[in-house]
Parts: sequence; C-alpha cells; structure tokens
Amino acid sequence: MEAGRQRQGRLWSNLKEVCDLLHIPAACSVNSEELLFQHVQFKTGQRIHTIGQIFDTLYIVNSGFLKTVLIDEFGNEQVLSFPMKGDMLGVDGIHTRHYSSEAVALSDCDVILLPFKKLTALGRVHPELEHLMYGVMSRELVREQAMIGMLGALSAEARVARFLMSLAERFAQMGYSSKLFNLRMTRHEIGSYLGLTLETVSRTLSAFNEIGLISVDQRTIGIKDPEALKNLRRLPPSRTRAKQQAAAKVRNSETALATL
Amino acid sequence: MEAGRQRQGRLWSNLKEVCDLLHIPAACSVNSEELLFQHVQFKTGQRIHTIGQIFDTLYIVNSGFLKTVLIDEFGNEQVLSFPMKGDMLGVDGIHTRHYSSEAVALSDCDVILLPFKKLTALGRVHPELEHLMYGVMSRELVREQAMIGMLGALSAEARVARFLMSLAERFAQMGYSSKLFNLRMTRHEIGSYLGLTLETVSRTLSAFNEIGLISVDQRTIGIKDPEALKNLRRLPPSRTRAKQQAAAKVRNSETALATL
DNA sequence: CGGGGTTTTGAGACCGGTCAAACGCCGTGG
DNA sequence: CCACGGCGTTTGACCGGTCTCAAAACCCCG
Repeated sequence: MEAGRQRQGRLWSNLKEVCDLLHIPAACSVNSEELLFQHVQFKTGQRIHTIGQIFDTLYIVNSGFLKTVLIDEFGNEQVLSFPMKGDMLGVDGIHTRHYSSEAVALSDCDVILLPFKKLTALGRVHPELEHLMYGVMSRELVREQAMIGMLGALSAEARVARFLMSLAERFAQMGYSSKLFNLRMTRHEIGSYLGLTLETVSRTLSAFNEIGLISVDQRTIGIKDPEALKNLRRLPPSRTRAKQQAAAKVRNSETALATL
Repeated sequence: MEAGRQRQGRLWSNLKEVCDLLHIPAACSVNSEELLFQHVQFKTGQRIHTIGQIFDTLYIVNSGFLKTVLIDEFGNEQVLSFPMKGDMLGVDGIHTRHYSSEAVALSDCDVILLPFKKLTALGRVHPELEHLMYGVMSRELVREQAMIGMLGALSAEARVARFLMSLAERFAQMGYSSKLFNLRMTRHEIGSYLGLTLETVSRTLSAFNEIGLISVDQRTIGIKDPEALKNLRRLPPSRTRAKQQAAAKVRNSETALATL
C-alpha cells in the first residue's frame, strides 16, 4: 500500500501538497511524508460521482475543469459550479451519506481522493486539519450564498459580466492569463449556471463584444475592460434603495448581542 | 460559571438537547450533564450577528423566527434564509473569521450559543459530535444548492408554491399545523428570498387564493390544496427536455469511477 | 466532404418588473 | 375616542427584459 509517489508519474500527494492546493497555509506540523492521498485521472465527459451514489470520499481538483449539476425530476440539468484547481468536491454527500449532485469532467482532469473516514480520523489527531475542513466547507457555503445573491438580484448582463470576471480571477490565481482564456463550458452550461438561456448568454457576449468590453472568438474570451465589467450593474431594484440606505446607517448603532 | 440549567428559567442546554434540536440522533455517549450551552433571548428586530463582525460562535435556534441577509454595495438586502427551530446560524463566519451575513430576529427568539473553540475542542474528544458538525454544514450546503436550482430554473408561481410548501413542512416538523400558519416575514422579504418583487409575490398569492389553492388573510395562510402546490411548475425550460431525458438514459451506463 | 453539436442572430410573445394609487392595519398622541 | 401617520399590502396599467421558437452559420472531426 505504501507507494513512492512517483510511481506511474505523480499518483500520490502528501498532506502538505493538499493544503497548498486548497490555498490554506495549514501549519503542517505533520511529518506527512508517509500519509499519502491517491490521484485519479478522468477523461472529458466522465463522471467523478453521480447523484444518489454512496458517499465515502471527498475530491480535490489538481488540474482540469469540471461542472457539478443537479438534475430535477424531469432530467433537466442545473449547473451548480465549475470546479477547477484547488476546489473541493463531494461535500454535499456528507449529510445524507449520498451525493446529492453529479460531477462531470469538462476536460481531462487529475483529482485527488480524500477518503472521508481517513480524513476525519486524521482530523482528530491534527487539529489544524480539522479546522481546514471546516474552513473549506464554510468557504463553499459563502460562495453559494454569493451565488444566491447574484441570481436573486442581478440582471442578465451583470451576471455574465461577473461570471467572466470571476473566471478571470481564478485563472490569475492559477498563474494563467486573466486577459485571455478559454471557456471550457458551452453557452448552455453557462446559461444554466447563471439562470439564463443559452441565447441570452450568447447575445450578451456579443453585446459586450460590440461595446469593446471583451473580444469573443468561439470559446476564447479576451478581457478588454475589466473595470467596466466589474462595475456593470443593471437597475433591477431601484426604488428599494433609498429605504435601505437609510437602514444601513441605523444598522451600525447597536449590534444587540445581549448580555454575554 | 457552572449553572443549574434552570436559573432564570431555562437558560442552559446540554449536548443531548442540542443534538435533538438539530434532528441528529447523535449517539450521545457523552455524559453531558456538566457541559452546558447558554441560551440568549433576542427581541424582534435585534441582530444576532452582523456582517464583518468577528466570528467566534455558532448559534442554534431554539424558538422564534429569523432571517439571514446579505447586503450588497448599495445597501440592498438579499434574504438568504428564514431560520427557525433547529437551524444553525453563523457557519459562514468560519472561513474568513468574520460573519459574511447578518441574522435578524423576525420575532422574539431564544437562541443557543455554541462557542466555536469549545465546540471543536469537544469534537476532538467525541467523534460523533465532530461528525454532527460536518453533517449540519453539509445539510446547509445542500439546502443552498436546492435554492440555487430553484432560482435558476423555476417560474415565479412555482417558487412561491414551493416556498409555501417548504414552510408547511417545517411547521409540521415543529408540531404546528401545516394547513394554517402565519408568515413571520413581509412580502418584500419573501420576494427578496425568492428573487421576485413584493408585487409579484402579492399577486401570486392572490392568484393562488382565486384558484382555491390557498386562503390568504394578511399574513395568515391556509393551505387548501397541497398536492397542486407541490406539483405546480411552469415550463421555463421546455425544449431542453427531450435532449436531457435522452442524456439521463446514457447516464446510468457507466459511472466511470476509474480504478480505485 | 458531410453531419452533429454549438453558436449566432432575428422576430415575436409573455412573464415579471416598474411606477402609481388606494386601501387596511395599527400604534401614537391629541 | 378619533385623527393622524407610517408601513405593509393589494391592484392596475404599462413597459421592457428574457424567453421562445426558428433558421442559418459555424466548428470540429471523422
């Protein structure tokens, strides 16, 4: 079972490498050379896990691009996220012991397996690791909250603009260009992710292109005016503002944490 | 510091009571009579925590109704959830050490404080508790995923219908009537939660009332045709179905978990 | 060179948002 | 006790952003 990490070219990672991948500077007091996590490769179109499948492992993306989807009672896909390097998959399976979403590779991928049992056992020995787990799950939760906020309040154009900028940021983080990159997903998948139709996505991209905010050539996107994209908003709630700006002032008055 | 649970009428809970509240049949091997968690009361309108405030404790609702909201750069509120008995608050604060949302009491509330440090320390001693934590966070994540799916794919009527049914279920769980209950939130808050305007919410409720699906009297809602409400959908994606039903068949072919 | 999937673009319909007015509920104070 | 005012709700009329349906162009790959 103990393997030399390099067998068949990069098949195992130690704890430190996993932490680095998650962007969590875990104080690795662990001399973790001997506890290794297996890598698995997936080809484009393959599924990492499916809905209803028994949960027993979490996944971390080491390279490649995927999507996670919900499938409703009619077989309609709802895209939930586009995980890439450093993202964790499978957390939704913990609660019911079954994955509640499906993860599909949009490109050839390299994924690290984290057997959940093993992980929790380790967490008990190494508190930083446990904390790391909570942190990753919390991060995921915050991301989804932002998503809900976006779906609930922004116009189509604003959603597409933010989507592009968040992609640009991710690519920058990974060391790629944030000015020029390739979309790994179809317009349909983008639309599903953003709560829009593929036609609306396409039209919006064309419009951005016209105005000179971006350049579009099939799935190649060039970001030409990041600031404009970042600040692009539509005025879906316009009347509610005055009231809530007033409320914002009052908000800072008392936080009412009662007697602790 | 050690107190007799009944001081000032029900101010402390032990671990077992907390587990029960979360509907998690935690194998309480813990003789938890001596480790107690404090209750705190909040009056209508008070905030349990605010955005940016330093995170150090999680909360469990023991009684009452609240809302959690995001506030965007213009002061607009986006309602994220309506927590009630048994729900956990504050998980979003773990990642950045600051709460990323704000929790407000919609009625007088009784809330249990779970100091996070204390909790994780306990988790190390009692594995079931640790597992419980993961479970609750995962549950929350699944709930938000469902929310995203709803916002991304359902019509206004379907959203309102589902909202009413999910409320009915919650009330049933808590032992109240699922056929007749009071909304604790305004139309505006419902609209924000569902990604709609308050007018649309109002109109939709009126329409349901006309058709005889529900009865509406201010904030008192009577559920008259649960089945119809449960099955109510609109056909926003109609063309995409054929394709994806076909895909659903293929899906079961091979799950591609590679060589484990 | 052909064929399936993806993308673009157009024309039209409709859902849901916007703006506006009136009503009801309720606590406050004259 | 009633008048008042604030807030939440309802309802109407209108408008516009997105979806729908359709057709054509494009790309990739065999």
